[in-house]
Amino acid sequence: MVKAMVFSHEIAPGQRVNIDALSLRLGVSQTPIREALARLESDGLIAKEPLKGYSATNLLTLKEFGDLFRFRLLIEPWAAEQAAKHIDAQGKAALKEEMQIAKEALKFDDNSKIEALTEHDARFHSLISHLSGNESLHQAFERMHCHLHLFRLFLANQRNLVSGEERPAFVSELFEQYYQSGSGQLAIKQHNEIYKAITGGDSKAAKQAMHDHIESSLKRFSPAAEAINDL
Amino acid sequence: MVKAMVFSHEIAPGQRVNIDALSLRLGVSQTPIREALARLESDGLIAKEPLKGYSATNLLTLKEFGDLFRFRLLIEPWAAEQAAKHIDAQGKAALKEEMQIAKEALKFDDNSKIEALTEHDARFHSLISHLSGNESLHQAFERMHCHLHLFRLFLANQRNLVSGEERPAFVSELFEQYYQSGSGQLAIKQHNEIYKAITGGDSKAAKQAMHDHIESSLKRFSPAAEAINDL
DNA sequence: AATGAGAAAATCCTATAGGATTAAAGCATA
DNA sequence: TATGCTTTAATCCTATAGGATTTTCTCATT
Repeated sequence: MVKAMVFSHEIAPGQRVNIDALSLRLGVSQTPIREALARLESDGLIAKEPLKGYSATNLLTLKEFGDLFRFRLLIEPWAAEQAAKHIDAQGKAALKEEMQIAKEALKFDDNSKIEALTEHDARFHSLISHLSGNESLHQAFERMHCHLHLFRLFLANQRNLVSGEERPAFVSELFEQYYQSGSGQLAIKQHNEIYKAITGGDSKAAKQAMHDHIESSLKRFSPAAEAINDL
Repeated sequence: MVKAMVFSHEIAPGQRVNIDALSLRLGVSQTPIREALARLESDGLIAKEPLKGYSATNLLTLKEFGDLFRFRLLIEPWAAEQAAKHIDAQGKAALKEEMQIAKEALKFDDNSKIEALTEHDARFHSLISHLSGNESLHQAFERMHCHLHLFRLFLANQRNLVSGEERPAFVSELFEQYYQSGSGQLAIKQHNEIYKAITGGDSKAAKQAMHDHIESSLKRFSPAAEAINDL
C-alpha cells in the first residue's frame, strides 16, 4: 500500500527494484516489502522474474494504450447509464462535491492544476463506475485505470523536470497541446455534461456524454502515447 | 501460485487461514506463504484483516453473482465479435482443439464429465477473450472469472460429498436440474455455435451467440446462486 | 585488442527466532 | 447461574542470518 506511492515514479518504468535498498530506505524489514511487491505484481504494476528480482513494468505500449481506451468505451458509457438510472441523494452529493473540487482546481497555477485535475479525473471516473452499482465493473475499472493513471503521472512528471535537463523535445510540444490549450477546462466541461445527465436521471444522455468524453480524451492523449512509444 | 490450488476448496469459504499451519503442511517457510497470500488478496480471493489474519472470501452473494453476469454480457459478446473479425489460422486451431477436448469430455462418466466441462468452459471463454486481441479486456476477464469458477467448483465439490453426509437438500435438487438434464450438452452446443461463427468470420453472429449463451448460463445458475445465498 | 574462464560481489530466496497483539479459557464474584 | 476480569495460549508481524543463484569484474590467453 505504501509502496504504491513509492512506485508512483520514484522508480522509473522498467527499472529494477532492489528489495534490500527499499527496506533500508523505508526503515522496515524485507518481509513487508515482499508482500507489497507481490500485491503490486498481481496488479500488473511490477513484474517478477524468478531468481532475478522485481522490476517496474514499462509504460503502456501504443497497442495497450489503444486497448485500454477501447475497453473504457465498452464499460464506462454503460456505467454512466446505470448510474443515471440508480442515482440517489447520496450519490448526487458525492458527484457534486467532486465537481466542486474540480472547479476549485482550475484556479490553481499550472503545476498544481495539472496534478489536481489528474487526481480529480481518476476519482470522477472511479466514482461513476462505483455508482453504476455493478461491483464487477467497478473492480475491473480500478485495476485497469491505474495503468492509465500511471501514464498520465509520467507525463506530468516529465513536465516538472527543469528545462535544463535533457528533456525530449516531444514532451515540450505535448504540453502545449494539452495543458496550454485549455484542455483542462474542456475535460471539466465534459465532466459537467456527464454530471448533469446522471443527476438528472437522463441515462441515455449520460451514456452518450461519457462515450464522447472518452473518445475526446483518446484524441488528446494519442500523440503522447505515440511519442512515448517511440521513446 | 501453488496456493491457488490449495485454495480451490481445501479451505472452505469464509474460513480463516493459518499461516503457520500452511507452512508446515506445504513444507515451506512462512515468507513464500505470505507472498502468495498477498497476491491472492489482490485477486480478491482472500481477505486480510490487519492484526487478525487472512481468511478466504465468502462465495459470491446473489447481487455479486448478478453483477458478474451483467458484466460478462457487457464484455464477452464484444470479445466474440472482435475475435471473429481478427481470427487467424493459429486462433482457429486453438479453438478447434478446445472444442475437440469438450467433445471427448462428454463421454466421461458423471463426476469426471462435470469437472472436465467446467475446466473446458473456463478455457473456452478465456481463449475468446484472448482472441479479441484486447489485452485490457482479457485481463479484466481473467480476474473476474476466477470468482465464478470458484462458485462452480464449489457446486461440483458439494456433489462429490457422499450422500450420507449432511448435504443440504437444495444441492440434490440442483444436480438434477443441471447435470442430469443434459445441460452439459447444451452448453457445448452453444459453444459450438460461437465456435462456428468466429471461425467463419461472422462477427455479428458470434456476438449474438455469445450473448445468448451467457444469458442461458445465467438462467441455469440462478437457482443455485439463490440457494447458496440462503446458505 | 578481443574473447573466454574464473572468482568475487551483489542480490534474491528461505528459514528461524523473538516481540506484540488478539482471542480464548479459567476462575472468582455477585 | 451468569457476568466480568485475569491469565494463558495462539497467531500474526517483523527482524536477522545463512545458502543459492545470478551478475559483474578481473585476469589470462589467443
